[in-house]
Amino acid sequence: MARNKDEKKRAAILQTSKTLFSQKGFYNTSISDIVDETGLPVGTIYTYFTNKEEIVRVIIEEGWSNLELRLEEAFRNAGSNEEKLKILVDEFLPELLGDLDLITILLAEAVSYTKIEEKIDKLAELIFSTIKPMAKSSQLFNKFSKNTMYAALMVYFLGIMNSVKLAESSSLSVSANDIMHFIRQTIENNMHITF
Amino acid sequence: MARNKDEKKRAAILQTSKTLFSQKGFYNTSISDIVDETGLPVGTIYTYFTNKEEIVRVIIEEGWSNLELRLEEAFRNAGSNEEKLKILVDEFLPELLGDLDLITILLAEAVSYTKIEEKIDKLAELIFSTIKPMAKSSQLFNKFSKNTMYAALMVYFLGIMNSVKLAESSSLSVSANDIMHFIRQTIENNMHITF
Amino acid sequence: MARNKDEKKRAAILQTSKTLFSQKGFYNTSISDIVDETGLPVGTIYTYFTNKEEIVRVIIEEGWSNLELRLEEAFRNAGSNEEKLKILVDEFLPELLGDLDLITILLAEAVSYTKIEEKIDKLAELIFSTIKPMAKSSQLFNKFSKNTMYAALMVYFLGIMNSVKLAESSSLSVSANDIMHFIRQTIENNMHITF
Amino acid sequence: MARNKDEKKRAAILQTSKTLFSQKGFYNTSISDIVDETGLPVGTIYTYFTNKEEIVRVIIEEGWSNLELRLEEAFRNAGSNEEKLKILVDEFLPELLGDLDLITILLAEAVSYTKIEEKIDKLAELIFSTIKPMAKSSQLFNKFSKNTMYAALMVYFLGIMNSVKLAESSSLSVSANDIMHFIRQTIENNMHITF
DNA sequence: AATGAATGAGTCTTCATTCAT
DNA sequence: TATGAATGAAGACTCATTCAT
Repeated sequence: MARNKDEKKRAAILQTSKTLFSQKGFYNTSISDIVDETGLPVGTIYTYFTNKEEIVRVIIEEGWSNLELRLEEAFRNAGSNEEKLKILVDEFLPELLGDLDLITILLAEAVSYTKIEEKIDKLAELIFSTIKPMAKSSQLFNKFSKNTMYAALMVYFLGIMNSVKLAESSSLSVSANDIMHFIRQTIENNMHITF
Repeated sequence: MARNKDEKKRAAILQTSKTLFSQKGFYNTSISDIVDETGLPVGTIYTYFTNKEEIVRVIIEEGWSNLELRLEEAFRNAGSNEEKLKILVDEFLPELLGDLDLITILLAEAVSYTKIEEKIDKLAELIFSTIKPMAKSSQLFNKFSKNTMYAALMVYFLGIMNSVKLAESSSLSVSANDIMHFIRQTIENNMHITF
Repeated sequence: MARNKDEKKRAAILQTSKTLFSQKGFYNTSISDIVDETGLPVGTIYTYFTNKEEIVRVIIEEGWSNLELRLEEAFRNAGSNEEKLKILVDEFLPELLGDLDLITILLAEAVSYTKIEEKIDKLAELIFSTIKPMAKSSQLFNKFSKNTMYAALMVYFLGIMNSVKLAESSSLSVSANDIMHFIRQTIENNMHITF
Repeated sequence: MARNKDEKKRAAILQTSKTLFSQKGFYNTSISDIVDETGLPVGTIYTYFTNKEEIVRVIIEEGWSNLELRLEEAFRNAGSNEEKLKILVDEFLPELLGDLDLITILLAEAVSYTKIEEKIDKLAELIFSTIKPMAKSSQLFNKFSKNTMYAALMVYFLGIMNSVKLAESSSLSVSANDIMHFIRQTIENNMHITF
């Protein structure tokens, strides 16, 4: 009961902060803004989080591990690697790209407040182990060393996030759909998979 | 009569700020920091720049237009489109990637303080017009619509910048070399160009 | 739970600021001065007032409305218009003139920070409605149009305040007493009232 | 020749400053504003005036002594005291009230930067010596002591200036004409003079 | 002599965090 | 336990005046 109420407050702080951090940036969002938006007293913010940094950290960590969990769950249920790749593109990516606030915060603050390299390494490893067996049939990827593969994954992953964010926040002539389309075609062409 | 504005001071402010903004971020760099690092008095900072924002803006604008000028110059001297593409990869990219401070600031602040979409659109247009004629011989690119091409360019461009930055600032197992290698191979495979 | 805003602190800030603004002027009084004089920390000033301007504004508004309230209260208890006029001269004016700091701030800052014309209009209306019935017996006032009456009230009101202020702050050979004497005699002569 | 040019610059500085001080106030007008408005270099301002304060001081002193000179000149040419009084009301006052910028600066800054009491004392003396002989025929004034007379002059003088200024700068329902009308009627009634 | 860049003490204000109640 | 007033170091920026050129 009390627990339930607590969870709601914690969630409210996180949700509000996430929106604000994404919209105004971490430094332009004051604890006071969070207080105003949530309607909670300042003191309460500090009973749930030790400081402002911890709020971003938790937003990033929970947001990321949530994505990761879903991906792992989906992968577990997938039969073939082809299926995994499809899930990656058709479920994981759309879900990630649907959470623009998370992407914005990830790109802007993850380096400062979390060990982003560990997250990316882990994700890259997961994808790599999925793609590798399929790469033999790829004109492109079977030439790639592991390091090059990792580089490729990073470029695609960070490039997609950054592009989608920019596409949404500015008047660029490119949309998230165009980006997804490009990714699907790239995979189709290189991995002989049809979406 | 009376002193003239000192180009050296202006340059020192820009150079110092660029390093500091890149290392500590825009918000964590105070005018005081710039004062300490340059050795100039506060007032002098403000005779060269109207405020802190203008400093970032100039760093980005001048950094970018410098890059752009060199690219245009190189393109002008290039004979074929193949040559242009090589220049893009062998000169423009290394130069961009060599200026990690600029990349960091570009990724972190360009959206807030400059019209980044205009810059990217212009660059994309330039590259697009170079690649398009070559795309016919590409298995991949000749299937792409213009929008997909743009999306691809954005993903690669932002992805490269972000990856190199992350590679340098964290303990990632991927290096700038790996990234460049991936790019060259991707072009080789898709454009039938040999580096 | 948690402390409540302390009325004493608010009053101390107002009182100190009033004295300082009056003595040194609004622009020559720094928040630092107020801090030094009250002994309160800067931050505390800003928990009670949003900025320096608000402090003057409140000094003026509260000072004026205090005066107004007392006048209205006194008028309510007055039987005749003659009595009202006496109260105006014997209670309201001395009270106003006794608060030289308020007068000084009123004259210097009220135009910039408050709607002084509304205050004066309201006061003029109040006095006008008191004087009008008595004006018939006045050689002077019964010739006056309403606009001229208003002009007269303004000239006397502002003239009195300005004169008293100047009399006190400089080595003028005129005192507040002389000014009050002049006012009483003027009313006696024109309204056939004896003080 | 050179002298002529110098005079123009000096006058330009004074004229521009007068307008700015009146519009924005002394503290809200920066030397930089004066530089921008006159188009003169900062250094030049300081070859004509030793500092900002001297500019106000000169504006007030010259403005005032100009008024005084004209009044004395007019008085010298006047035959009777009645004529002098008419000149005071029909020439001096309109001229003073026509220079609202001067009035504004006079009211706001004269106490701080000049010996306003000397100016007023001198003017009062001049008017007093004119009015005194006429006062015998006045119901009102022949009862007044010298001090009361002085008080009256101050109240009227400061009251007129302050009222006109307020009338012009705010949405008060009183105009400069109403004020002049009141003054003329007051004199007519008390001094038996017809305008 | 004319100029305008140089100067830095001083301005107002903010804000994450604490802790008295 | 919940609260929100209290805090003060630190922030960005200003501006009258000087003085090197």
